[in-house]
Amino acid sequence: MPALHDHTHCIADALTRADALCAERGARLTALRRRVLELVWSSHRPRGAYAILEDLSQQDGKATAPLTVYRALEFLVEQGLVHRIESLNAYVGCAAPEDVHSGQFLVCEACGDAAEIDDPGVGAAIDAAAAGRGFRVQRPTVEVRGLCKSCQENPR
Amino acid sequence: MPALHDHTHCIADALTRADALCAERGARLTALRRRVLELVWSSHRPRGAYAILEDLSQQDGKATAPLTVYRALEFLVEQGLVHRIESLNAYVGCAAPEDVHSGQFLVCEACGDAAEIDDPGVGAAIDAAAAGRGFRVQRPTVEVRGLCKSCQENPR
DNA sequence: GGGCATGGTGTTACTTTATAACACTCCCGC
DNA sequence: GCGGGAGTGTTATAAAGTAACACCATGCCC
Repeated sequence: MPALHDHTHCIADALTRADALCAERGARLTALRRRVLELVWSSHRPRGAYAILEDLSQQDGKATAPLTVYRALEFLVEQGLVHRIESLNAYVGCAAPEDVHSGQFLVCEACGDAAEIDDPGVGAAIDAAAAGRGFRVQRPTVEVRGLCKSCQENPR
Repeated sequence: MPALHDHTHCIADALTRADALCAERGARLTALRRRVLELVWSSHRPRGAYAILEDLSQQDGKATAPLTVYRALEFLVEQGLVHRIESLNAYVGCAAPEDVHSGQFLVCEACGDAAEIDDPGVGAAIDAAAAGRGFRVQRPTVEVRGLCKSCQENPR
């Protein structure tokens, strides 16, 4: 998301939807998990577990161990509220947690934003390619590095 | 590659092609780099940098530092002789180093094999999805987790 | 052939990312 | 209110990757 949007709205919206989803599923979105989700959403850039850890320590003043963060992230990923970007060892909020989907990402090398897409064509092509080889798909990962529109238009 | 193939042939073939390619390009496939390539090829399973490091130390008797291996791997990846599997932090030999391509992989959760495919449909779908959003693709990553044909047929 | 620039390798130390093992606590249902 | 399971805290450790700098070897120029 190339700047210039009301990001507090993104965060609030993400939290509201997470609350609703977890309530509906009987999953426990505890204070800690909710806070970690909020910190993941603090931008549209994927954030590392240790960056979140630092935020927790500094902003909230509590000294936290890595495991605490990893456990919260694990829960959030399981619930589909957060995706892990494998090629960055980092986490980013999911834009459409209600839908079951495996994330596809366009990661900008310049600004670091990771735009989530859920392109049916890409999914279908992967399914077809796998089926043709007798491979049963469980979890596809698509992470495309490149330059986002706004960084192409405003190079630095 | 579900067992039952002459893997020494795979290795020999990979090395021969690497020699030819590097000679053609004026790239220096030194003894160390060649040896690391051989170790990457020791199976069709992605191997971690530290596994290769251990092989170097134990099989060859030389104590080597991680950096040595990483540097060799970096070279091999640049030359397209080896691909990095992001979701595993591991490396696997490229089946078709002559062609320029970004790897697409079917990674079996059961046996660990990573089958490289270069499916034009998948590539085209990604290009189309990116183009529709004004995103310029530099390096697509596709890593599909699931079950390979042979592991579906012979569950354990 | 001597000098020298470049690229490759060795060595030490260190950072970042992730997990193991185990204790404690809180909350829910009964 | 209490027993059990899920969640969290704590300490330690493993795995993956990088920085800085020295040394060596190869090839090229003169």
